[in-house]
Amino acid sequence: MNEKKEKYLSTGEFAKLCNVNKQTLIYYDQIGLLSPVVKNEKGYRYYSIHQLELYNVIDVLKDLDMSLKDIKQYTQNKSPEGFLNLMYKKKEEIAKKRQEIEMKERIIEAKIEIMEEALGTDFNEIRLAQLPEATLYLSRDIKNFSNEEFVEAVSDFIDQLYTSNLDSGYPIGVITKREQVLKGEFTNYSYLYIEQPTPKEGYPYFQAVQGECLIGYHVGDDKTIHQTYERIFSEMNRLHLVLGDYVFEEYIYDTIVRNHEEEFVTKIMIPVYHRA
Amino acid sequence: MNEKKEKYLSTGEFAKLCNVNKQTLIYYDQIGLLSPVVKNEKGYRYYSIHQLELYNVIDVLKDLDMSLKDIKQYTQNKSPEGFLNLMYKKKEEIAKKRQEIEMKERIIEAKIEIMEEALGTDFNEIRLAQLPEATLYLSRDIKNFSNEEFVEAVSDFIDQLYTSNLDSGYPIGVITKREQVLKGEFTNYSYLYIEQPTPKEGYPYFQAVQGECLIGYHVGDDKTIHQTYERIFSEMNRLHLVLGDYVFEEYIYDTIVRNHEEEFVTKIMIPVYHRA
DNA sequence: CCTTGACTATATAGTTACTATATACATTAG
DNA sequence: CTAATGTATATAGTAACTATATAGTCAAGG
Repeated sequence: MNEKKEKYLSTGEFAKLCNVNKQTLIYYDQIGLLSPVVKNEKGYRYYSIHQLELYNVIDVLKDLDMSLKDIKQYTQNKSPEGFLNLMYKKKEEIAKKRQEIEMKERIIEAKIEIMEEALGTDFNEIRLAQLPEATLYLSRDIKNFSNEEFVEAVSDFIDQLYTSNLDSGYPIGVITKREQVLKGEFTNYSYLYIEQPTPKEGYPYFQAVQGECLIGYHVGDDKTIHQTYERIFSEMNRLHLVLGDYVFEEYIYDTIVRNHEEEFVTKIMIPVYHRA
Repeated sequence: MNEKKEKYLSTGEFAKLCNVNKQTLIYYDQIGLLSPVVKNEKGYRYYSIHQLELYNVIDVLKDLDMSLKDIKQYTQNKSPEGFLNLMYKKKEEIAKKRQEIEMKERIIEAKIEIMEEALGTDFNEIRLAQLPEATLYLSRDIKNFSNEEFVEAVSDFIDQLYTSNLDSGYPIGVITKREQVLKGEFTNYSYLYIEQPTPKEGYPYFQAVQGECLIGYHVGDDKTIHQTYERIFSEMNRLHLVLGDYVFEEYIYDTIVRNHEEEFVTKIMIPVYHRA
């Protein structure tokens, strides 16, 4: 046991240990990224078990979008100091990457929530419900914006969500003020919003009042949404209810599940009060 | 405001909103994955702002290693039910992905810890230290293993770490029993181990006793490690100390920071007691 | 009205990091 | 000793961009 002659691993054995294709190791040898410690007279490659550590580091760096060329750059100038500096840099990058993944996980969960609700909903029905309290992150005031200005405002809002990590995966909704709604200007929105289940410090939020709310669904293009509003209004009358200060709209079915605007579904939420 | 003529986004505008190269959108149009809603007589592409949602979903799916071909498959058969099923599947995949990223983050942090310690260490010095309590995950008994068996045992151990998510980023160490050490069989190890800062339920662990410990560093090949052991033993004698039940070894500098075995550094930790 | 600069388009070639295939030689297990 | 498995090289193919070259389009300023 004392006089160990090193036992090396063949390309296949080492590949299994690395959880990687054998060809990939040959490729790494060719480009000089990770070469076996020994190559016998027949050209057979033999790796030392210690080389797994290097492979693992290469694998992590690769995941952090470092090109094999750049990784090779490091491996050819190995040093504890250089490695430590590299790790300092990569520690920040991977934390950012983790946050991005977490965000995408939240997006998937939000989509599931919305789709499950939608699939259990009859879009013809208008129902009275208790609106749960929600925290909304708002855009700047967009009332009376032209179509061009509107599109720009949406772009800005999305940029903000992206750069400030505020995208919760929930749909971007619009708020229309009572005044515009009464005038029949259903698409003259006042704000864009996105729900924030876990609000972040340092951002201006809008606390949507909880209370009774009439919910209806519009199937089709925004241009015909007045028809659905009229249906909701007549229901509101029938129930002796009056319109609150704001109206909320959210896309439920959009480009993700439908191809044509005529099949899109908008959820309309109208806070209401009982007529005195 | 009521009579909105839709305002569309040019390829460049939409690309900015998506945070993506313009050419990529053209490519997606070519392969029929995501085409603009309008293409004018001059061939100019115009996207609807709603199409961003679809782009975002494509982006998430792409991150989950779904090929553009498979994504296209879905987008051509859009439906709320199909989307929900896809999301259920992808929710699990992304959770796994997040765990992998978290693991890699831990690995980076562990490497930083080890390198920082190593860079502040004089490898010639032999020092007496208090060994902190640590939980170790052990391999099966590997005493008297031939070199071939040893390599296989290491491979098995690493496989276990991988499949059971036990890799903490800390180096894999070896434990040699007092009996073998006294016989001078310094490389006749009894166990492999890896430190687990946050042990998982359901795995057999070894609780390393905390206590006094003599720490020395061997620079060079394993084959010459007896020289370093002798230096440590003479220091042990000088301090009137006796050898504990086990000896621990860990690689500090390996293939990650050095090219040749003669430059590798092994940390040797020997629990000791005061001579009666 | 014309020009200039910023945009758009297509077509094609190049890039990265594999991945597959074909062919031939080597090793090992029964 | 043979069959199965493993190794090698060389070469071509692939996915998903990415860059380049060339040409047409549009909007603003002098």
